[in-house]
Amino acid sequence: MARPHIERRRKDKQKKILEAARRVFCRKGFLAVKMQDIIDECGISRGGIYIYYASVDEVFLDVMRQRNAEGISSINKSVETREPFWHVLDTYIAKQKERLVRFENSLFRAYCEYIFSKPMAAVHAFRDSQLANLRGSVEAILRLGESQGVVANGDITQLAIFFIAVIDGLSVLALGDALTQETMDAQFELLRNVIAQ
Amino acid sequence: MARPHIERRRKDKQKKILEAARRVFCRKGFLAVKMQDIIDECGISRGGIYIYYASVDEVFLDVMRQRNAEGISSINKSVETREPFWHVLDTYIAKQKERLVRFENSLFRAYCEYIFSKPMAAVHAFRDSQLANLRGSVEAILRLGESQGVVANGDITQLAIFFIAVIDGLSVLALGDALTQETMDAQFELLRNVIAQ
DNA sequence: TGACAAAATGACATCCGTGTCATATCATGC
DNA sequence: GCATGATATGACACGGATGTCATTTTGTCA
Repeated sequence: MARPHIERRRKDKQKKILEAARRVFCRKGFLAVKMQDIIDECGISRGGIYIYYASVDEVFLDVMRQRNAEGISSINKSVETREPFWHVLDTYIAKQKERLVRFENSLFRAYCEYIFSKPMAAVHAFRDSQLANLRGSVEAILRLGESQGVVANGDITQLAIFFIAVIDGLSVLALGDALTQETMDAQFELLRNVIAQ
Repeated sequence: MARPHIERRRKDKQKKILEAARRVFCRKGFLAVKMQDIIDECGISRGGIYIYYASVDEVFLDVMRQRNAEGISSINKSVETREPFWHVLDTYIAKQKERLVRFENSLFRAYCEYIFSKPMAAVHAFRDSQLANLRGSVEAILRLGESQGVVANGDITQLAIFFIAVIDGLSVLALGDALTQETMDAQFELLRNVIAQ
């Protein structure tokens, strides 16, 4: 027996919970978030949330799934319009810089906490799919540059991984305040050189 | 009243605890380690350990302090003997590669879990001192290369930070098995190029 | 050997977050 | 408006880790 309105009601409520949870994860990272925090944020009852999610982990994974979908599509859009490579790249880099600055207040922090707090085997699939998506996007940008003749022909996949590694590494460094604005600029300049060479 | 033998006895016991704890942190990372694990490993009693350390955090910081001292001195040694730059660098890189491979079984994993599990402000000083030490060593290696004319003159400090960022980034990536041996080799080759350019 | 302080023990009270469940409320179809 | 199933509620029992403390053991000096 199909009951479409019931299905819908459920989805709507789930979305509400997800939005609230996302705010919480942005604010507190992953580890510090207890079920109660999410409950408080979305104004459901303790027992009620378990109808939708069995654990904080489940909520988190759903949040990440959603975010991932969003992020990828935004990158792909500018690649499709075939804007000048350096413009696309610099936009992307600017976005990354901004993320590094407000590190505390973003999902990336939660992501790091998550992957470092679980046994490797457990985060394996999750981690891989996140990375595959991200790498795809970065590769797309680089291939755009290649086609415009401003990125050296070479192993674009390796270059994409290198790119991601540098940004992840800087993210880790950004945890201290080791990274001043000037340092960050210098670092991205070095990264730019690797690509342009 | 000076009681040197008591002081000594205390230090000895502390060292025993530290060694046991280090094994535990290597095996289980940071987050999964409970006081009881350390207690079990070093065969002291629940109440007894609190005479020496007030919390897991305190034990961990002491372990890291010790490890840091060791690591630095080993790097500095090969710099002091002024071996050929590429030899020193490749030795260092080989060591890093090895660490990435046995990621699960090393203090680095614990370190990441630690800095990602505490509020930024709390790990700030710790993080900075670790980084300053590491950067000092890497800079020393790079200056060796500079003096031997195989590293481009330029901002060695920035280059050192970049170097560290790449390795940290690869460490993060290594959490999945995104990094095959070939990938890792290619990545370090790219890094080598940045330095040699 | 006895006396005294330092060190060690492990049972215990406590805290904190979790997931459940009996009960109540709500929405829909009849 | 009533019956029925889906949702919601919050008190509660449970588990796991923590740090304490009364008591015991150990080691040192006179």
